[in-house]
Amino acid sequence: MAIEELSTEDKILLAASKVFTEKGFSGARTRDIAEEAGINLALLNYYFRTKEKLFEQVMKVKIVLLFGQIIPIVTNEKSTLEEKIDLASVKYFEILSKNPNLPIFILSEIQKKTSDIKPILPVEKVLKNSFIIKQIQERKPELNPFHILLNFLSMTAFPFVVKPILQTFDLMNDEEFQQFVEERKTLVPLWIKIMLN
Amino acid sequence: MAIEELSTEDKILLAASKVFTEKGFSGARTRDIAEEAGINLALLNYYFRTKEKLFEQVMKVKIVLLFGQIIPIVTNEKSTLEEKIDLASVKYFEILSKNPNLPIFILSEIQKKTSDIKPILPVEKVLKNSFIIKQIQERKPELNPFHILLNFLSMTAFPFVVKPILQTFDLMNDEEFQQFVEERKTLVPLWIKIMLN
DNA sequence: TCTGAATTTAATCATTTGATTAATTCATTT
DNA sequence: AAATGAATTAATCAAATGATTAAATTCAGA
Repeated sequence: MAIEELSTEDKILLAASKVFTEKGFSGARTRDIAEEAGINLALLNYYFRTKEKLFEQVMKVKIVLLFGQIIPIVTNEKSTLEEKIDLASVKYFEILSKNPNLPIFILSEIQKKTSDIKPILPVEKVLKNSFIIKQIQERKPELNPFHILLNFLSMTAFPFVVKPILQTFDLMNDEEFQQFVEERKTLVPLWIKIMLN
Repeated sequence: MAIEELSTEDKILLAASKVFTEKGFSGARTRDIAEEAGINLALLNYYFRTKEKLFEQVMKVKIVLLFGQIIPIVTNEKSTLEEKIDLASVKYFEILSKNPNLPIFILSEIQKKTSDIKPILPVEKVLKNSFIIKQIQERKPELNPFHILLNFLSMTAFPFVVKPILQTFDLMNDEEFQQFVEERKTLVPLWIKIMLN
């Protein structure tokens, strides 16, 4: 495996990814990003024109990261509902463990309407056309299926959203948090399934 | 009921509350706040010295708003676990309905470490000394009680956190969202209770 | 009414920050 | 090696922004 030097463009994207995720759009300064990338500030504008355009590219990558692997699971017309729940849980916890502040970043920037996420957020695919919605409806016709979906998403993502609080108050160290998340990886599917009974 | 003109200080606090909640600390400009309050920019500094100090006061108010009424419920040593769940659910949904972007604001600012929330966040009271933790442990000794608490908080708060997404994509209008939340007001306690069996 | 303190305003400062410009270096082609 | 265009840099600009100053005004109490 050769040590590949990143292209300047990728160095900027990587640095922007880090700084934007940590500080949000308005808290991030282009100078921070340039410094983090180890390049001249003007280069950032040379490659991406504006802070806004750079941010949009980062946001696109983040959204693909968060939903890209989930969509094939929830739209699969072959697998059972139970299989979907188990698979999505494992996959989602895996993604979030590697990118703990992905949810708070995306949700917070959406609320602030920093950029128009409508064209890049695949909400239709997850919430409208997803086969999993049909399967939930079939299993539990009296319930709005979105309750179940929201419960799944919330119980999975929320631990990562409150992680900074837990750390600030020394309620869990990194190892304990990892263990806690590991437990939820099997617990959340169980809870979702009993909600479906 | 006399129409009380707000004091200048309160006008600033109210405006700051609005602008900070909408845009976050770094997205908010003191000029925005002054304009929103209908006062001169210098007055803001006259009363609160700095943007940081103003922000801290706002954050304090928000945290009291979010947890003030919950703490007496979860620390009550007289009520049963079921009563706590029902009461906390009603109260929490009520607070969040009136202040839908309270959770995302607080969580996002904590992640960004904008200010030191340690002295003002009553985490100990909710998570450590709360009687409800003891009651959950008693009921379900094999489970880390924090799982249950987190499930409750997440299933209650998350709908409000994703509300901007639902609105952006016209998945729910305000009325439908209100109805959806109304349903959860009774559903969440039910779900929590079956998790305790 | 008078007086001094509190409040409010307009104007301005100093710094930060996103962006640009012009010069220089580098790599590739001929 | 000369030419050409892409990549990179240092320097600087202009606007935005938090903060301050000093003067003007209002207000409460004597």
